[in-house]
Amino acid sequence: MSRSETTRDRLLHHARTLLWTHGYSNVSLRQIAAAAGVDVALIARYFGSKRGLFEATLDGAFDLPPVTSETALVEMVVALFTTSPCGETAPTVLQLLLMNAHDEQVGGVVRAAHHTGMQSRLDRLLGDPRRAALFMAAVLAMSVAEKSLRLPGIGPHDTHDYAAQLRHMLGAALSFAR
Amino acid sequence: MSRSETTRDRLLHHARTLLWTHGYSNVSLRQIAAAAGVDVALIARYFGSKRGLFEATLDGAFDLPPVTSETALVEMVVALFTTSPCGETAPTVLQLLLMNAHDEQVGGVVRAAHHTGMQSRLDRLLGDPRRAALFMAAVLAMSVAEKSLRLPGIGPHDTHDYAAQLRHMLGAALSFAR
DNA sequence: CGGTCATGTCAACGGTTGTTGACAACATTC
DNA sequence: GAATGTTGTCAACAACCGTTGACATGACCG
Repeated sequence: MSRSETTRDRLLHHARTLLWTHGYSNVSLRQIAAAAGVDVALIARYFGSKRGLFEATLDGAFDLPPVTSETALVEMVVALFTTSPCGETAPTVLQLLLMNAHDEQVGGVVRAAHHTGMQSRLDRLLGDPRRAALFMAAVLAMSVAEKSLRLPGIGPHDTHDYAAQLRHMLGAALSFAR
Repeated sequence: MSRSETTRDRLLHHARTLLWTHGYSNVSLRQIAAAAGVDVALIARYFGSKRGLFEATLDGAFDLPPVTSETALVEMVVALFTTSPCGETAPTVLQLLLMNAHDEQVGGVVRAAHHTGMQSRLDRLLGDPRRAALFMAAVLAMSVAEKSLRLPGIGPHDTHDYAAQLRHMLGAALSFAR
């Protein structure tokens, strides 16, 4: 690994953390550079522009772990919710979607990446695009209720009950037009 | 009505339209003032600050039409989705929530207004805060899937199927822990 | 007519943003 | 050891932001 690639990766890591959790428009390049401990101008050198940096964070983000059955799919999503993948405050793909899918500057590329990387596979796995859309809607619903709206009745406060709520909503989505 | 109140209302109208649809941080006071056809400084005079203007748009926004039965509640929400209240491109309360609930500057007041104005009534009507939270999550799910993620399988393209999807998800949320 | 208050405009402020080009420090290669 | 290319810093840019105070315009009232 060349000398520059380590700082490039560090830059990419902090960009993911900040841009995914707070949203594209709410994070400045100077914040990212400061988090990575380098100068702002390095971002322009490595990624061309802010948009280029953001698009670099999308690379392979929506790759779905291979599952074949619907029950395995539900359990995978439940695990994705109730356990943080990197163990700490690292944002998940759902955060990325919630914070950036409706952005006017980068919403298009986010939706495109999600569609080709994740939604199309859901379509194939679940058979019906409407069922796949409803399933994705249910997944996002729990995420937006917890992370964005912060409803008191939802969240990992009671992990057992939380998983039950998740399975309930996901199963409901899958039971549509089966 | 005094002379100033008409322009104050016009300012408030355009502020609602822009801030609710694009999000607090993505709209400048100059855009709002330009849409209303007045100078930027007038906003400071009438509303004090940008935050004051935004809070003024929240006044009574989450007032829930009075319903007593759960089936009536579902039908009201379905109507809220499938027919636009003002007939045109006017944003709904759901747009307001989706675009601003996670904002770092005004997310707090948005969530507070939603809680006191809408969620507490849902809690009372549905009996269980968890059921109410799940119901609200289902409502937001359909909205985020359509407006934010723009999933091909969800949306008012096929109005009949759309209402069926809505009733399915809302009913599923209500069937939790009954 | 003259004074007073509401209504609105104009210009400027300090701050932040993304982006750019010139320059320094370092490693590599001849 | 000198030349070359990489890696990184610094300063500045034009544009935009929310906010402020001074000033023009008009209505209203004595």
